[in-house]
Amino acid sequence: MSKTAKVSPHDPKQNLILAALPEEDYNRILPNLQFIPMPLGWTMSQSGDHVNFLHFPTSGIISLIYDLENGSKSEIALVGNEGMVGISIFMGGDSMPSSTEVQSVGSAYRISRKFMKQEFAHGGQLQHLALLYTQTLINQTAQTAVCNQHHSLDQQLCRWLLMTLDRLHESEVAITHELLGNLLGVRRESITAAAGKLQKDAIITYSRGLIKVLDRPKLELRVCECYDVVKNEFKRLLPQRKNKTK
Amino acid sequence: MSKTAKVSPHDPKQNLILAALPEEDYNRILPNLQFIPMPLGWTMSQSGDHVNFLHFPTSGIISLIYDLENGSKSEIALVGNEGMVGISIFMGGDSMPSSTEVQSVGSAYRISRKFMKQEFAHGGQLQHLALLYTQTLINQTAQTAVCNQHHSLDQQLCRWLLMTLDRLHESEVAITHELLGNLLGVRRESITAAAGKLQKDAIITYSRGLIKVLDRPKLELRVCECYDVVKNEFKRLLPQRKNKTK
DNA sequence: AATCCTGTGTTCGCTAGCGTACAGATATAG
DNA sequence: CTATATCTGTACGCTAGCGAACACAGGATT
Repeated sequence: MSKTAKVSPHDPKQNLILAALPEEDYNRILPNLQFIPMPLGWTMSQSGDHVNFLHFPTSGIISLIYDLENGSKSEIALVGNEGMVGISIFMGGDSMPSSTEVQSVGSAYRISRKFMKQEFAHGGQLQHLALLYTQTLINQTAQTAVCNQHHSLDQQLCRWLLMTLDRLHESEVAITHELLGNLLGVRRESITAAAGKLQKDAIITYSRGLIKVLDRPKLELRVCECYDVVKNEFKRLLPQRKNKTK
Repeated sequence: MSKTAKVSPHDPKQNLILAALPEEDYNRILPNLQFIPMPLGWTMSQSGDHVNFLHFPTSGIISLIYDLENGSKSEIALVGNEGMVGISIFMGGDSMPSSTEVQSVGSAYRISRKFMKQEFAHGGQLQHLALLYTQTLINQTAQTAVCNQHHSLDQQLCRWLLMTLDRLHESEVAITHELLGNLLGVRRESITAAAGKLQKDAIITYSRGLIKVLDRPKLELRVCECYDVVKNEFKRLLPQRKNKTK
Protein backbone atom coordinates (compact mmCIF):
# COMPACT_ATOMS: atom_id res chain seq x y z
CA MET A 1 0.00 0.00 0.00
CA SER A 2 1.42 3.31 -0.97
CA LYS A 3 1.75 6.60 0.83
CA THR A 4 -1.77 7.75 1.27
CA ALA A 5 -5.28 8.26 0.00
CA LYS A 6 -6.77 7.36 -3.35
CA VAL A 7 -6.79 3.62 -2.67
CA SER A 8 -10.23 3.39 -1.19
CA PRO A 9 -11.85 -0.03 -1.23
CA HIS A 10 -14.95 1.92 -2.16
CA ASP A 11 -13.65 2.43 -5.64
CA PRO A 12 -14.98 -0.46 -7.72
CA LYS A 13 -11.98 -0.12 -9.97
CA GLN A 14 -9.80 -1.46 -7.22
CA ASN A 15 -11.05 -4.73 -8.62
CA LEU A 16 -8.98 -5.48 -11.66
CA ILE A 17 -11.72 -7.14 -13.65
CA LEU A 18 -14.03 -4.19 -13.24
CA ALA A 19 -11.15 -1.87 -13.92
CA ALA A 20 -10.45 -3.59 -17.21
CA LEU A 21 -13.94 -3.01 -18.58
CA PRO A 22 -14.45 -0.44 -21.30
CA GLU A 23 -16.17 2.68 -19.99
CA GLU A 24 -19.39 1.82 -21.71
CA ASP A 25 -19.75 -1.58 -20.08
CA TYR A 26 -18.50 -0.27 -16.79
CA ASN A 27 -21.06 2.49 -16.69
CA ARG A 28 -23.87 0.10 -17.46
CA ILE A 29 -22.80 -2.19 -14.66
CA LEU A 30 -21.99 0.48 -12.10
CA PRO A 31 -25.54 1.15 -10.87
CA ASN A 32 -25.99 -2.57 -10.27
CA LEU A 33 -22.94 -2.89 -8.06
CA GLN A 34 -23.55 -3.26 -4.37
CA PHE A 35 -20.77 -2.61 -1.88
CA ILE A 36 -20.32 -5.25 0.77
CA PRO A 37 -17.72 -5.70 3.49
CA MET A 38 -16.16 -9.12 3.83
CA PRO A 39 -15.41 -9.86 7.48
CA LEU A 40 -12.66 -12.27 8.46
CA GLY A 41 -13.89 -15.82 8.51
CA TRP A 42 -17.09 -15.21 6.63
CA THR A 43 -18.20 -18.33 4.81
CA MET A 44 -19.56 -16.77 1.67
CA SER A 45 -20.93 -20.05 0.43
CA GLN A 46 -20.70 -23.69 1.26
CA SER A 47 -20.48 -26.75 -0.92
CA GLY A 48 -23.60 -27.01 -3.01
CA ASP A 49 -25.10 -23.69 -1.98
CA HIS A 50 -27.08 -21.95 -4.62
CA VAL A 51 -25.02 -18.84 -5.33
CA ASN A 52 -26.91 -15.57 -5.65
CA PHE A 53 -24.19 -13.01 -6.22
CA LEU A 54 -21.06 -12.62 -8.19
CA HIS A 55 -18.51 -10.85 -5.98
CA PHE A 56 -15.70 -8.63 -7.20
CA PRO A 57 -13.30 -8.13 -4.27
CA THR A 58 -11.63 -4.75 -3.97
CA SER A 59 -9.46 -5.91 -1.09
CA GLY A 60 -9.02 -8.97 1.11
CA ILE A 61 -8.59 -12.61 0.20
CA ILE A 62 -11.04 -15.43 -0.33
CA SER A 63 -10.09 -19.10 -0.27
CA LEU A 64 -11.81 -21.69 -2.37
CA ILE A 65 -11.84 -24.87 -0.36
CA TYR A 66 -12.75 -28.50 -0.95
CA ASP A 67 -13.82 -30.53 2.06
CA LEU A 68 -13.59 -34.26 2.49
CA GLU A 69 -15.88 -36.55 4.43
CA ASN A 70 -13.31 -37.18 7.13
CA GLY A 71 -13.03 -33.47 7.85
CA SER A 72 -9.82 -32.83 5.93
CA LYS A 73 -9.78 -29.81 3.69
CA SER A 74 -7.63 -28.31 1.02
CA GLU A 75 -7.56 -24.92 -0.49
CA ILE A 76 -7.72 -25.18 -4.25
CA ALA A 77 -7.43 -21.51 -5.14
CA LEU A 78 -7.04 -18.00 -3.78
CA VAL A 79 -9.00 -15.00 -4.98
CA GLY A 80 -8.18 -11.37 -4.32
CA ASN A 81 -8.89 -8.09 -6.04
CA GLU A 82 -7.62 -9.59 -9.28
CA GLY A 83 -10.62 -11.82 -9.64
CA MET A 84 -14.16 -12.76 -8.76
CA VAL A 85 -16.07 -15.21 -6.63
CA GLY A 86 -19.13 -17.05 -7.83
CA ILE A 87 -18.27 -18.24 -11.31
CA SER A 88 -20.92 -20.95 -11.19
CA ILE A 89 -23.42 -18.18 -11.90
CA PHE A 90 -22.27 -17.68 -15.44
CA MET A 91 -20.85 -21.15 -15.95
CA GLY A 92 -24.37 -22.36 -15.54
CA GLY A 93 -24.13 -24.74 -12.61
CA ASP A 94 -25.44 -22.26 -10.04
CA SER A 95 -23.42 -23.98 -7.32
CA MET A 96 -20.10 -25.72 -6.83
CA PRO A 97 -18.78 -28.39 -4.52
CA SER A 98 -16.31 -25.92 -3.09
CA SER A 99 -16.89 -23.62 -0.17
CA THR A 100 -15.59 -20.07 -0.10
CA GLU A 101 -14.20 -18.45 3.02
CA VAL A 102 -12.85 -15.00 3.68
CA GLN A 103 -9.23 -15.52 4.60
CA SER A 104 -8.34 -11.92 5.06
CA VAL A 105 -10.72 -9.03 5.75
CA GLY A 106 -11.69 -6.85 2.89
CA SER A 107 -14.62 -5.76 0.84
CA ALA A 108 -16.22 -6.38 -2.49
CA TYR A 109 -18.75 -5.16 -4.96
CA ARG A 110 -21.32 -7.64 -6.03
CA ILE A 111 -23.96 -7.98 -8.70
CA SER A 112 -26.98 -10.20 -8.64
CA ARG A 113 -27.10 -13.50 -10.35
CA LYS A 114 -29.88 -12.30 -12.59
CA PHE A 115 -28.03 -9.23 -13.75
CA MET A 116 -24.86 -11.15 -14.37
CA LYS A 117 -26.68 -13.66 -16.50
CA GLN A 118 -28.07 -10.82 -18.58
CA GLU A 119 -24.69 -9.20 -18.93
CA PHE A 120 -23.05 -12.46 -19.80
CA ALA A 121 -25.65 -13.19 -22.45
CA HIS A 122 -24.80 -9.90 -24.14
CA GLY A 123 -21.45 -11.42 -24.95
CA GLY A 124 -19.52 -8.25 -24.20
CA GLN A 125 -16.25 -7.63 -22.51
CA LEU A 126 -17.46 -8.82 -19.12
CA GLN A 127 -18.21 -12.21 -20.60
CA HIS A 128 -14.80 -12.31 -22.12
CA LEU A 129 -13.00 -11.31 -18.93
CA ALA A 130 -15.08 -13.66 -16.81
CA LEU A 131 -14.15 -16.60 -18.98
CA LEU A 132 -10.49 -15.67 -19.09
CA TYR A 133 -10.44 -15.34 -15.34
CA THR A 134 -12.11 -18.72 -15.05
CA GLN A 135 -9.33 -20.16 -17.13
CA THR A 136 -6.77 -18.77 -14.70
CA LEU A 137 -8.73 -20.37 -11.88
CA ILE A 138 -8.60 -23.73 -13.61
CA ASN A 139 -4.89 -23.30 -13.97
CA GLN A 140 -4.47 -22.39 -10.33
CA THR A 141 -6.44 -25.43 -9.29
CA ALA A 142 -4.59 -27.79 -11.57
CA GLN A 143 -1.21 -26.49 -10.49
CA THR A 144 -2.30 -26.96 -6.88
CA ALA A 145 -3.07 -30.57 -7.69
CA VAL A 146 0.45 -31.30 -8.96
CA CYS A 147 2.06 -29.19 -6.28
CA ASN A 148 0.24 -31.10 -3.55
CA GLN A 149 1.65 -34.26 -4.93
CA HIS A 150 5.20 -33.43 -5.79
CA HIS A 151 6.43 -30.56 -3.70
CA SER A 152 7.38 -30.39 -0.06
CA LEU A 153 5.32 -28.58 2.49
CA ASP A 154 8.19 -26.14 2.90
CA GLN A 155 7.82 -25.13 -0.71
CA GLN A 156 4.06 -25.03 -0.57
CA LEU A 157 4.20 -22.75 2.41
CA CYS A 158 6.41 -20.34 0.49
CA ARG A 159 3.98 -20.47 -2.39
CA TRP A 160 1.04 -19.75 -0.14
CA LEU A 161 2.80 -16.83 1.49
CA LEU A 162 3.78 -15.29 -1.82
CA MET A 163 0.34 -15.70 -3.31
CA THR A 164 -1.11 -14.12 -0.22
CA LEU A 165 1.34 -11.25 -0.20
CA ASP A 166 0.53 -10.52 -3.82
CA ARG A 167 -3.10 -10.04 -2.87
CA LEU A 168 -2.57 -8.19 0.39
CA HIS A 169 -0.18 -5.50 -0.76
CA GLU A 170 1.45 -5.62 2.66
CA SER A 171 3.89 -7.87 4.45
CA GLU A 172 1.85 -9.09 7.37
CA VAL A 173 -0.42 -12.06 7.16
CA ALA A 174 -2.87 -12.76 9.94
CA ILE A 175 -3.30 -16.49 10.26
CA THR A 176 -2.59 -19.20 12.80
CA HIS A 177 -0.67 -22.36 12.12
CA GLU A 178 -3.84 -24.27 12.73
CA LEU A 179 -5.77 -22.52 9.98
CA LEU A 180 -2.85 -22.61 7.61
CA GLY A 181 -2.70 -26.33 8.16
CA ASN A 182 -6.33 -26.58 7.10
CA LEU A 183 -5.68 -24.65 3.94
CA LEU A 184 -2.61 -26.59 2.95
CA GLY A 185 -4.17 -29.85 4.00
CA VAL A 186 -1.65 -30.75 6.69
CA ARG A 187 -1.41 -30.86 10.49
CA ARG A 188 -0.85 -27.81 12.59
CA GLU A 189 2.45 -29.27 13.78
CA SER A 190 3.72 -29.63 10.25
CA ILE A 191 3.12 -25.94 9.67
CA THR A 192 4.90 -25.08 12.90
CA ALA A 193 7.87 -27.04 11.68
CA ALA A 194 7.92 -25.53 8.21
CA ALA A 195 7.37 -22.00 9.49
CA GLY A 196 10.04 -22.58 12.12
CA LYS A 197 12.62 -23.15 9.42
CA LEU A 198 11.68 -19.93 7.67
CA GLN A 199 11.85 -18.06 10.95
CA LYS A 200 15.22 -19.51 11.83
CA ASP A 201 16.52 -18.24 8.52
CA ALA A 202 15.10 -14.79 9.23
CA ILE A 203 12.73 -14.94 6.28
CA ILE A 204 9.65 -14.51 8.41
CA THR A 205 8.76 -13.97 12.04
CA TYR A 206 5.49 -14.87 13.61
CA SER A 207 3.67 -15.07 16.86
CA ARG A 208 0.15 -15.86 17.82
CA GLY A 209 -1.54 -15.65 14.50
CA LEU A 210 0.52 -12.98 12.83
CA ILE A 211 3.15 -13.78 10.25
CA LYS A 212 5.48 -11.01 9.15
CA VAL A 213 7.47 -11.50 6.01
CA LEU A 214 10.94 -10.01 6.40
CA ASP A 215 12.65 -11.17 3.27
CA ARG A 216 10.47 -11.73 0.29
CA PRO A 217 13.32 -12.34 -2.15
CA LYS A 218 14.43 -15.32 -0.09
CA LEU A 219 10.92 -16.69 -0.16
CA GLU A 220 11.05 -16.52 -3.92
CA LEU A 221 14.26 -18.49 -3.88
CA ARG A 222 12.70 -21.31 -1.92
CA VAL A 223 9.33 -21.52 -3.61
CA CYS A 224 8.56 -24.16 -6.18
CA GLU A 225 7.92 -23.38 -9.82
CA CYS A 226 4.17 -23.52 -9.25
CA TYR A 227 4.09 -19.98 -8.00
CA ASP A 228 5.56 -18.60 -11.19
CA VAL A 229 3.57 -20.84 -13.47
CA VAL A 230 0.31 -19.59 -12.03
CA LYS A 231 1.44 -16.00 -11.99
CA ASN A 232 2.72 -16.05 -15.55
CA GLU A 233 -0.37 -17.70 -16.90
CA PHE A 234 -2.42 -15.04 -15.17
CA LYS A 235 -0.37 -12.32 -16.78
CA ARG A 236 -0.71 -13.96 -20.15
CA LEU A 237 -4.48 -14.25 -19.94
CA LEU A 238 -5.23 -11.02 -18.14
CA PRO A 239 -2.47 -8.53 -18.81
CA GLN A 240 -3.02 -5.35 -16.86
CA ARG A 241 -4.68 -3.04 -19.28
CA LYS A 242 -5.06 0.45 -17.99
CA ASN A 243 -8.59 1.42 -18.86
CA LYS A 244 -8.70 4.72 -20.53
CA THR A 245 -10.46 6.78 -17.94
CA LYS A 246 -9.81 10.27 -19.15
CA MET B 1 -24.68 -49.87 -24.37
CA SER B 2 -26.96 -52.36 -26.06
CA LYS B 3 -26.50 -55.76 -27.67
CA THR B 4 -25.06 -55.05 -31.05
CA ALA B 5 -24.54 -52.72 -33.95
CA LYS B 6 -25.60 -49.13 -34.06
CA VAL B 7 -22.68 -48.06 -31.88
CA SER B 8 -20.47 -46.79 -34.59
CA PRO B 9 -17.83 -44.28 -33.55
CA HIS B 10 -18.79 -42.60 -36.80
CA ASP B 11 -22.01 -41.41 -35.31
CA PRO B 12 -21.30 -37.95 -33.89
CA LYS B 13 -24.04 -38.53 -31.35
CA GLN B 14 -21.86 -41.07 -29.64
CA ASN B 15 -20.46 -37.94 -28.07
CA LEU B 16 -22.82 -36.94 -25.32
CA ILE B 17 -22.41 -33.20 -25.73
CA LEU B 18 -23.25 -33.36 -29.41
CA ALA B 19 -26.07 -35.76 -28.64
CA ALA B 20 -27.57 -33.31 -26.19
CA LEU B 21 -27.88 -30.52 -28.73
CA PRO B 22 -31.29 -29.60 -30.08
CA GLU B 23 -31.79 -30.78 -33.64
CA GLU B 24 -31.54 -27.27 -34.98
CA ASP B 25 -28.15 -26.57 -33.47
CA TYR B 26 -26.94 -30.06 -34.26
CA ASN B 27 -27.83 -29.76 -37.91
CA ARG B 28 -26.08 -26.45 -38.20
CA ILE B 29 -22.93 -27.88 -36.67
CA LEU B 30 -22.97 -31.23 -38.45
CA PRO B 31 -21.45 -30.09 -41.76
CA ASN B 32 -18.58 -28.54 -39.85
CA LEU B 33 -17.67 -31.72 -38.01
CA GLN B 34 -14.59 -33.53 -39.14
CA PHE B 35 -14.02 -37.14 -38.18
CA ILE B 36 -10.60 -37.96 -36.84
CA PRO B 37 -9.11 -41.11 -35.37
CA MET B 38 -7.19 -40.77 -32.11
CA PRO B 39 -4.32 -43.26 -32.06
CA LEU B 40 -2.93 -44.53 -28.78
CA GLY B 41 -0.31 -42.19 -27.38
CA TRP B 42 -1.11 -39.26 -29.62
CA THR B 43 -0.14 -36.03 -27.96
CA MET B 44 -2.98 -33.87 -29.14
CA SER B 45 -1.44 -30.75 -27.68
CA GLN B 46 1.39 -29.77 -25.40
CA SER B 47 1.64 -27.18 -22.73
CA GLY B 48 1.22 -23.75 -24.29
CA ASP B 49 0.35 -24.99 -27.75
CA HIS B 50 -2.06 -22.84 -29.65
CA VAL B 51 -5.13 -25.04 -29.98
CA ASN B 52 -6.83 -25.12 -33.34
CA PHE B 53 -9.64 -27.59 -32.87
CA LEU B 54 -12.27 -28.46 -30.36
CA HIS B 55 -12.51 -32.24 -30.20
CA PHE B 56 -15.62 -34.21 -29.30
CA PRO B 57 -14.53 -37.80 -28.64
CA THR B 58 -16.91 -40.54 -29.67
CA SER B 59 -14.74 -43.21 -28.09
CA GLY B 60 -11.39 -43.55 -26.37
CA ILE B 61 -9.90 -41.61 -23.49
CA ILE B 62 -7.79 -38.49 -23.32
CA SER B 63 -5.73 -37.48 -20.30
CA LEU B 64 -5.13 -33.89 -19.35
CA ILE B 65 -1.67 -33.74 -17.85
CA TYR B 66 0.42 -31.18 -16.02
CA ASP B 67 4.17 -31.52 -16.24
CA LEU B 68 6.76 -30.27 -13.79
CA GLU B 69 10.25 -29.06 -14.48
CA ASN B 70 11.84 -32.11 -12.90
CA GLY B 71 9.97 -34.42 -15.25
CA SER B 72 7.22 -35.46 -12.86
CA LYS B 73 3.70 -35.40 -14.21
CA SER B 74 0.19 -35.70 -12.93
CA GLU B 75 -3.04 -36.31 -14.67
CA ILE B 76 -5.54 -33.68 -13.67
CA ALA B 77 -8.57 -34.91 -15.58
CA LEU B 78 -9.88 -37.60 -17.90
CA VAL B 79 -12.02 -36.96 -20.93
CA GLY B 80 -14.07 -39.50 -22.84
CA ASN B 81 -17.14 -39.42 -25.03
CA GLU B 82 -18.94 -37.47 -22.32
CA GLY B 83 -16.89 -34.37 -22.96
CA MET B 84 -14.63 -32.31 -25.15
CA VAL B 85 -10.98 -31.40 -25.50
CA GLY B 86 -9.80 -27.89 -26.21
CA ILE B 87 -11.85 -25.66 -23.95
CA SER B 88 -9.28 -22.89 -24.16
CA ILE B 89 -10.76 -22.12 -27.56
CA PHE B 90 -13.99 -20.78 -26.15
CA MET B 91 -12.60 -19.78 -22.75
CA GLY B 92 -10.50 -17.32 -24.65
CA GLY B 93 -6.98 -18.27 -23.69
CA ASP B 94 -6.26 -20.23 -26.89
CA SER B 95 -3.85 -22.45 -25.00
CA MET B 96 -3.39 -24.06 -21.62
CA PRO B 97 -0.44 -25.18 -19.55
CA SER B 98 -1.70 -28.75 -19.70
CA SER B 99 -0.83 -31.29 -22.34
CA THR B 100 -3.37 -33.72 -23.70
CA GLU B 101 -2.54 -37.32 -24.53
CA VAL B 102 -4.60 -40.12 -25.92
CA GLN B 103 -4.69 -42.74 -23.23
CA SER B 104 -6.88 -45.19 -25.01
CA VAL B 105 -7.49 -45.44 -28.75
CA GLY B 106 -10.63 -43.96 -30.12
CA SER B 107 -11.92 -41.31 -32.40
CA ALA B 108 -13.47 -37.90 -32.31
CA TYR B 109 -15.26 -35.30 -34.31
CA ARG B 110 -13.71 -31.90 -34.29
CA ILE B 111 -14.63 -28.41 -35.30
CA SER B 112 -12.33 -25.57 -36.10
CA ARG B 113 -11.47 -22.93 -33.61
CA LYS B 114 -13.00 -20.30 -35.81
CA PHE B 115 -16.31 -22.07 -36.18
CA MET B 116 -16.50 -22.78 -32.47
CA LYS B 117 -15.93 -19.16 -31.65
CA GLN B 118 -18.79 -18.22 -33.95
CA GLU B 119 -21.07 -20.83 -32.45
CA PHE B 120 -20.15 -19.82 -28.94
CA ALA B 121 -20.85 -16.19 -29.70
CA HIS B 122 -24.38 -17.10 -30.75
CA GLY B 123 -24.99 -17.98 -27.15
CA GLY B 124 -27.02 -21.06 -27.96
CA GLN B 125 -27.15 -24.48 -26.44
CA LEU B 126 -23.61 -25.37 -27.42
CA GLN B 127 -22.34 -22.43 -25.40
CA HIS B 128 -24.40 -23.55 -22.49
CA LEU B 129 -23.24 -27.16 -22.64
CA ALA B 130 -19.62 -26.17 -23.18
CA LEU B 131 -19.64 -24.03 -20.07
CA LEU B 132 -21.39 -26.67 -17.99
CA TYR B 133 -18.90 -29.25 -19.13
CA THR B 134 -16.08 -26.89 -18.24
CA GLN B 135 -17.50 -26.64 -14.78
CA THR B 136 -17.39 -30.42 -14.43
CA LEU B 137 -13.77 -30.30 -15.54
CA ILE B 138 -12.96 -27.75 -12.85
CA ASN B 139 -14.59 -30.01 -10.35
CA GLN B 140 -12.66 -33.02 -11.56
CA THR B 141 -9.41 -31.11 -11.29
CA ALA B 142 -10.15 -29.74 -7.85
CA GLN B 143 -11.18 -33.12 -6.53
CA THR B 144 -7.96 -34.55 -7.93
CA ALA B 145 -6.07 -31.94 -5.95
CA VAL B 146 -7.58 -32.99 -2.62
CA CYS B 147 -7.42 -36.64 -3.49
CA ASN B 148 -3.72 -36.40 -4.28
CA GLN B 149 -3.16 -34.97 -0.87
CA HIS B 150 -5.36 -37.01 1.39
CA HIS B 151 -6.00 -40.40 -0.12
CA SER B 152 -3.74 -43.39 -0.46
CA LEU B 153 -2.41 -44.56 -3.75
CA ASP B 154 -4.51 -47.70 -3.33
CA GLN B 155 -7.64 -45.61 -3.35
CA GLN B 156 -6.47 -43.41 -6.16
CA LEU B 157 -5.77 -46.44 -8.29
CA CYS B 158 -9.32 -47.65 -7.74
CA ARG B 159 -10.60 -44.24 -8.69
CA TRP B 160 -8.56 -44.19 -11.84
CA LEU B 161 -9.69 -47.64 -12.87
CA LEU B 162 -13.34 -46.82 -12.31
CA MET B 163 -13.14 -43.53 -14.15
CA THR B 164 -11.46 -45.33 -17.01
CA LEU B 165 -13.96 -48.16 -17.09
CA ASP B 166 -16.79 -45.65 -17.23
CA ARG B 167 -15.34 -44.23 -20.40
CA LEU B 168 -14.27 -47.47 -22.01
CA HIS B 169 -17.47 -49.46 -21.76
CA GLU B 170 -15.41 -52.58 -21.33
CA SER B 171 -13.47 -54.25 -18.57
CA GLU B 172 -9.98 -54.31 -20.02
CA VAL B 173 -7.59 -51.42 -19.71
CA ALA B 174 -4.41 -51.40 -21.73
CA ILE B 175 -1.74 -49.66 -19.73
CA THR B 176 1.57 -50.49 -18.12
CA HIS B 177 2.47 -49.82 -14.51
CA GLU B 178 5.03 -47.37 -15.74
CA LEU B 179 2.53 -45.20 -17.56
CA LEU B 180 0.00 -45.47 -14.80
CA GLY B 181 2.67 -44.22 -12.45
CA ASN B 182 3.13 -41.18 -14.63
CA LEU B 183 -0.55 -40.43 -14.62
CA LEU B 184 -0.97 -40.82 -10.89
CA GLY B 185 2.29 -39.05 -10.20
CA VAL B 186 4.05 -41.95 -8.48
CA ARG B 187 6.79 -44.47 -9.18
CA ARG B 188 6.24 -47.54 -11.25
CA GLU B 189 7.05 -49.70 -8.23
CA SER B 190 4.33 -48.07 -6.20
CA ILE B 191 1.80 -48.99 -8.85
CA THR B 192 3.09 -52.55 -8.93
CA ALA B 193 2.53 -52.73 -5.20
CA ALA B 194 -0.95 -51.22 -5.27
CA ALA B 195 -2.04 -53.28 -8.25
CA GLY B 196 -0.57 -56.36 -6.61
CA LYS B 197 -2.95 -55.98 -3.69
CA LEU B 198 -5.93 -55.73 -6.02
CA GLN B 199 -4.77 -58.77 -7.91
CA LYS B 200 -4.23 -60.78 -4.76
CA ASP B 201 -7.80 -60.04 -3.80
CA ALA B 202 -9.00 -61.15 -7.22
CA ILE B 203 -10.35 -57.74 -8.11
CA ILE B 204 -8.16 -57.38 -11.16
CA THR B 205 -5.59 -59.39 -13.06
CA TYR B 206 -2.92 -57.98 -15.22
CA SER B 207 0.09 -58.86 -17.26
CA ARG B 208 2.33 -56.94 -19.53
CA GLY B 209 0.30 -53.86 -20.06
CA LEU B 210 -3.19 -55.25 -19.87
CA ILE B 211 -5.34 -54.87 -16.78
CA LYS B 212 -8.57 -56.86 -16.61
CA VAL B 213 -11.11 -55.85 -14.05
CA LEU B 214 -12.78 -58.92 -12.60
CA ASP B 215 -14.85 -57.45 -9.82
CA ARG B 216 -16.02 -53.93 -10.29
CA PRO B 217 -18.24 -53.86 -7.21
CA LYS B 218 -15.23 -54.53 -5.01
CA LEU B 219 -13.39 -51.68 -6.67
CA GLU B 220 -16.26 -49.44 -5.73
CA LEU B 221 -15.98 -50.57 -2.14
CA ARG B 222 -12.34 -49.58 -1.96
CA VAL B 223 -12.43 -46.33 -3.85
CA CYS B 224 -12.42 -42.99 -2.05
CA GLU B 225 -15.35 -40.62 -2.08
CA CYS B 226 -13.73 -38.60 -4.85
CA TYR B 227 -15.01 -40.95 -7.51
CA ASP B 228 -18.62 -40.43 -6.52
CA VAL B 229 -18.27 -36.72 -5.93
CA VAL B 230 -17.04 -36.16 -9.47
CA LYS B 231 -19.60 -38.51 -10.96
CA ASN B 232 -22.53 -37.00 -9.10
CA GLU B 233 -21.55 -33.48 -9.93
CA PHE B 234 -21.34 -34.49 -13.55
CA LYS B 235 -24.82 -35.95 -13.40
CA ARG B 236 -26.14 -32.85 -11.75
CA LEU B 237 -24.67 -30.52 -14.34
CA LEU B 238 -25.16 -32.64 -17.42
CA PRO B 239 -28.02 -35.05 -16.86
CA GLN B 240 -28.44 -37.37 -19.81
CA ARG B 241 -31.14 -35.79 -21.84
CA LYS B 242 -32.30 -37.89 -24.70
CA ASN B 243 -32.46 -35.56 -27.62
CA LYS B 244 -35.73 -35.85 -29.39
CA THR B 245 -34.64 -37.36 -32.65
CA LYS B 246 -37.88 -38.50 -34.13
C1' DA C 1 17.91 -71.22 -30.62
C1' DA C 2 19.87 -67.53 -28.53
C1' DT C 3 19.09 -62.66 -27.90
C1' DC C 4 16.95 -58.51 -26.73
C1' DC C 5 13.61 -55.50 -24.98
C1' DT C 6 9.89 -54.43 -22.29
C1' DG C 7 7.22 -55.22 -18.24
C1' DT C 8 6.95 -56.87 -13.55
C1' DG C 9 8.71 -58.54 -8.78
C1' DT C 10 11.33 -57.49 -4.81
C1' DT C 11 14.56 -55.55 -1.56
C1' DC C 12 16.85 -51.87 1.32
C1' DG C 13 17.49 -47.78 3.56
C1' DC C 14 15.54 -43.09 3.69
C1' DT C 15 12.41 -39.09 4.51
C1' DA C 16 8.12 -36.40 4.95
C1' DG C 17 4.30 -36.07 7.12
C1' DC C 18 0.93 -38.42 10.40
C1' DG C 19 -1.30 -39.13 15.04
C1' DT C 20 -0.87 -38.49 19.72
C1' DA C 21 0.48 -36.41 23.75
C1' DC C 22 1.90 -32.90 26.62
C1' DA C 23 4.28 -28.55 28.06
C1' DG C 24 5.17 -23.67 27.78
C1' DA C 25 3.80 -19.01 26.37
C1' DT C 26 0.93 -15.06 25.56
C1' DA C 27 -3.52 -12.78 25.07
C1' DT C 28 -7.94 -11.59 26.92
C1' DA C 29 -11.53 -11.66 30.29
C1' DG C 30 -13.08 -11.35 34.80
C1' DC D 1 -3.82 -9.86 38.78
C1' DT D 2 -5.42 -14.19 38.31
C1' DA D 3 -7.80 -17.45 35.31
C1' DT D 4 -8.72 -19.33 31.05
C1' DA D 5 -8.49 -20.09 26.40
C1' DT D 6 -5.71 -19.82 22.46
C1' DC D 7 -1.43 -20.32 20.22
C1' DT D 8 3.12 -22.51 19.60
C1' DG D 9 7.08 -25.87 20.75
C1' DT D 10 8.62 -30.46 20.92
C1' DA D 11 8.97 -35.34 21.15
C1' DC D 12 7.93 -40.34 19.80
C1' DG D 13 6.85 -44.05 17.08
C1' DC D 14 4.54 -45.11 12.68
C1' DT D 15 3.55 -45.51 7.65
C1' DA D 16 3.46 -44.36 2.71
C1' DG D 17 5.94 -43.51 -0.80
C1' DC D 18 10.76 -42.44 -2.60
C1' DG D 19 15.22 -43.65 -5.04
C1' DA D 20 18.23 -46.94 -6.52
C1' DA D 21 19.49 -51.44 -7.67
C1' DC D 22 18.89 -55.85 -9.50
C1' DA D 23 16.52 -60.26 -10.75
C1' DC D 24 13.36 -62.52 -13.56
C1' DA D 25 9.81 -63.42 -17.14
C1' DG D 26 7.53 -63.31 -21.48
C1' DG D 27 7.10 -61.67 -26.32
C1' DA D 28 9.50 -60.34 -30.22
C1' DT D 29 13.62 -60.65 -33.37
C1' DT D 30 16.81 -62.93 -35.96
